[in-house]
Amino acid sequence: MTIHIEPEALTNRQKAVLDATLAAMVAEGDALTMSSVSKRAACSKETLYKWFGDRDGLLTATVRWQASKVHAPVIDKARLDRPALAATLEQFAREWLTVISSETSIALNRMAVSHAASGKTSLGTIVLKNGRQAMGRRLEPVLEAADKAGLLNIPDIDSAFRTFFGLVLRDVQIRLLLGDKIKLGAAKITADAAEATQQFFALYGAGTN
Amino acid sequence: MTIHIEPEALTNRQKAVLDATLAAMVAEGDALTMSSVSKRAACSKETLYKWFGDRDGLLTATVRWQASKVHAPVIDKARLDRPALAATLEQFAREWLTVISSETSIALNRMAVSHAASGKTSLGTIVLKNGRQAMGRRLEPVLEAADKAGLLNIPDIDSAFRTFFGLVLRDVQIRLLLGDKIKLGAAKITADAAEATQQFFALYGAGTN
DNA sequence: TGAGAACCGTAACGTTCGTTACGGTAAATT
DNA sequence: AATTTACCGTAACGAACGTTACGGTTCTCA
Repeated sequence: MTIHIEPEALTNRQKAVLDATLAAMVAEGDALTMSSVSKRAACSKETLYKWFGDRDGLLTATVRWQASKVHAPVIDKARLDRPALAATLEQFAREWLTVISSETSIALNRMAVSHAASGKTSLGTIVLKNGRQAMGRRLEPVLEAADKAGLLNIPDIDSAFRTFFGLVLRDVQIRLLLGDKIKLGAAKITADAAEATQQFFALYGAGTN
Repeated sequence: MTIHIEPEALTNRQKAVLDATLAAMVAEGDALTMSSVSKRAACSKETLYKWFGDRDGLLTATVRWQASKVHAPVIDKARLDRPALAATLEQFAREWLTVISSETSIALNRMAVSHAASGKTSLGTIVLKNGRQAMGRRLEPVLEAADKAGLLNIPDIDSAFRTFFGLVLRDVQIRLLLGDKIKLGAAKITADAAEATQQFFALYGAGTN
């Protein structure tokens, strides 16, 4: 029986246990065991089962917990001119690349992919909802506003977002998931984010197509 | 002890066993067992171990076997004008989307990602080499020729290829790996490939930037 | 035709790991 | 202060599965 606990209802001790589980995911991948988690979290296995039901419940709670920690940066809608829009998109791209290339994100996505391979899609759905979809929900209003303001020319908001997705991430995520060693320093991320933004403007900037 | 057999040196019976393993991967994901494979292939477990060494050897041989089955379409370098280039890129994009959205590719990539999560990167390296990198080796000469012919304006071949990668695949692969149910019919693939090609020309077409 | 190799189906072995149970300790509650 | 509750550390149980072993059958080849 899997127990669902809303991330807001977690006690501090429970959050600490989930953080330890997260660390175990990063360190051991999907080979993590209930024993290794309990040792790392300095708690008993009995407690893990009482709190989270079973192994799947623990993994699900951990993914949800991590998702709840990622805050959506506030979008500045006040002034909407071309430089402000470019800065917003660039910041988006930077944050996104930073998150995607973090060890935590890699471990989490790998876990979710493995999970999906076994027929269960709950972890994959959660990761998708808090990754790709959350980004869409945040970015699409910006694109829509920019379209209405005449800064961009976007026939299909969703399609434009997916293109932005592709321009920013390119082959980075799949290569990282497959174990390719990529060195993504701050400088490289900044440069890639800038290039993706520039390319996006070239495709959707008002008056360019 | 893992045994390496070059795909060309496989007997027909061995190929049949690997095809059965492939089917097991698609059907059962990474939860496939040696027993389920032997049952599906109608062979004994003893044979599996004699031929492939251990579980990892079987999985590796299967991935290599699948990789050897994907033939690289011949690129028509004879006439190189704008319509021919566009057709080539579009065909590339179509084939790529078709492969990536196939159940076999999804199962294989999931397997490789899971494998990479356990610290081993052999499967991930093979998949990367025969997926993303093989595409690059095929496409980059085309881009270079087009650049030299004045059809495209490409400062960095590798970067341009990665952009094409992003424009074509966008969020498709990660969504499929995470279990999102996407319906990618032939019509949708054709349309997406055409749009990606058009966008690529908009970014790198000679005289557009 | 007969001996040996290759292979199938099944049983058996040992390990790992999810899950449960138990004794002991500290904290909370009455 | 006494009793209950929560939790830790560890041990134990049972199932799944990788791996090995074995008897029987088919195929190869001399």
